[in-house]
Amino acid sequence: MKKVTLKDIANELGVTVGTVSHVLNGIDDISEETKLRVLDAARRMGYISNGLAASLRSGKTKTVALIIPDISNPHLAYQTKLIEDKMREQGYSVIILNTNEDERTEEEAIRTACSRQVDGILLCPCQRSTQNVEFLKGIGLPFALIGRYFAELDADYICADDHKSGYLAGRFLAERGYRAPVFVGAYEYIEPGRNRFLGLAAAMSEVGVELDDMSFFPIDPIVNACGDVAARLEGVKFDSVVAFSDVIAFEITPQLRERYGHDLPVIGFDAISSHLPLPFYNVSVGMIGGGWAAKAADVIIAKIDGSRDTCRETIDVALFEFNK
Amino acid sequence: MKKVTLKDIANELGVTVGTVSHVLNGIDDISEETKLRVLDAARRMGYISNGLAASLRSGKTKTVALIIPDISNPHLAYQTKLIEDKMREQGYSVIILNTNEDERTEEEAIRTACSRQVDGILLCPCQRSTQNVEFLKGIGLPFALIGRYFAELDADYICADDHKSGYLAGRFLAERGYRAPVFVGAYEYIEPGRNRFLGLAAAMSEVGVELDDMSFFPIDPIVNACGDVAARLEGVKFDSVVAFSDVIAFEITPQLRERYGHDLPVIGFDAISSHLPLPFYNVSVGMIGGGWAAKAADVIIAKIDGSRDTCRETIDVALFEFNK
DNA sequence: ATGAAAGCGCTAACAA
DNA sequence: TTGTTAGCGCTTTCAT
Repeated sequence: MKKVTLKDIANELGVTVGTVSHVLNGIDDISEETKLRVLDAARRMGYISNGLAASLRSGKTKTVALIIPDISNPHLAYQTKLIEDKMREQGYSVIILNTNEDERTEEEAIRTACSRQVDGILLCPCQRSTQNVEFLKGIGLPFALIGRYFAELDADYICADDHKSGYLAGRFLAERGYRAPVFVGAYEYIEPGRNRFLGLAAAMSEVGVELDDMSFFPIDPIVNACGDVAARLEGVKFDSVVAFSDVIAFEITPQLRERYGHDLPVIGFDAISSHLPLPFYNVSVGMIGGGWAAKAADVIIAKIDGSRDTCRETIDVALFEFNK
Repeated sequence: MKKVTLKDIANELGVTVGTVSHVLNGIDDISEETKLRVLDAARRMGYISNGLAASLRSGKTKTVALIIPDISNPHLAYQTKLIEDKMREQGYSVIILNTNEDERTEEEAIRTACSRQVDGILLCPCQRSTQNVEFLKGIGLPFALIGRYFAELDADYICADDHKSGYLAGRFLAERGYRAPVFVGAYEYIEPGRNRFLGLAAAMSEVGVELDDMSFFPIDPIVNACGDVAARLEGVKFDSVVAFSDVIAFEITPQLRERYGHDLPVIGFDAISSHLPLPFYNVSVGMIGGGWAAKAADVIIAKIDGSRDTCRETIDVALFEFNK
């Protein structure tokens, strides 16, 4: 099927492309009669606008890039769903790019996004260094960090209250008499991991227990890549486990149970069960009200059209006991 | 930061844009010296190509649209992950569009994809009618259906072997003495639901049980939208449940257990636990080897570059008992 | 209310 | 090996 262009419609009707363009874009300076003829011809001929040409000329693509570690993580998949729905309603498309927690891949993703002239970028950074975010800042494109932020960097973000998250997990355990939690997950350079651990430590401190680095077990945060954590924990003294995420908590629970019994408490984060009902008891600390997705979508659009220039926002969290 | 164009580089070096273009695109007809100078200048000046302009001129965007019901479904999120990884490796970007199982939204998504001049479309159709797929066929853009196909329509697809899936679930139950499974899920017009039910019926038939429509309970397949299925099942005679998907199985299991006891077998599909380890016993029939993602990526690329023109492929399935 | 024309940044065909 | 030129299909400015 041959592609129909503005010119084809213009020729068909004996008007100019400018006229057709105005009608199709709702610029109201064309007579009612011509307008109707154009609209009719466009429908009849099956016209679909060439967004590429429009974008090249206008300088806006109505597209944003969503750069995240791994869309197969249910937490990110859910946030992505909410973002895409909201962006689409506003006429935006979203390009999704996985980084697999790899800095090099992340840089490639940023370059790809820029090359495709996206109007803005939403980035959940892998955080091995600040380099990529600094590169992004230098470009001058609207962007915001989501889910993870750099304390040492001047950049917009929308994140969970991670310190409080860890604190809530810690208090939950402390109230039930546990005194030796071990934190399993992510690397120390990943902010949510660090802050959740610090929050956990703060809660334990309130009951007279001081946690040190021995209670922090770094592991790869990628889905389904934990390995035999239970074995690595052999020899360590602990009476409860706090995992970096629900995904990790779910994955290591069977190992832990086999080695340390069924009653060992395991707490996760993200509250996956709140949007993806799962039929087993689990406790998790997650954001209330759908998380950072809605805010992130609003903010990036606002930054694109210039109605907002800065955003440092933290989403509140709560502890959930599912299927109690 | 001002945007650097080919022309800027050309002016800087006293060559023409054509020369610069050739160097940057690796067309090897430029002297080593000029090449080096161009490459150096590009790096120095922070050049990032304008893909829009390149695409407008060349007619290729190196972009595909992935149109699916709901990215927050872990099964689709995982398939999406595999597809995006593979496409990215080949230089393609993927635009993700949720349809929410809505035909109108799906049509919009197809139009959006076309307007953005994607090179190809991967579509998991909502199937309320064949209309959108026929529209897509008419456009002449390379596309393939994923996960769901239309028996009555001539269109490429890569899908699970759904009939066998249902059959395996049925045989699993039959072998354990169950004789009255009820199938919960999706609407009759959604192909995998229909075929899984037919497979289930085939298996039951082998042990002398004939299933009729009374054993098919249609419900909304969207994540977290089941409602009180257990209550709706009240009065129906059944000894086991086969759900349209793991997501549905997981969601309704607590309701069912509360009403019908902990021992009621519930079987799902997609084998989510195989890529997202979950710490509870569940049985599910899913595709082996990562599912249709890899094939879908290969096929759409092959169709785009003309090295393949048709594909009717079914991915084999197996039954999994997780955390037995 | 409509036309005419420039040009967004690039690729590709052809000249030199 | 490099330069020249003509668009890709649209938006936008300026005339009419």
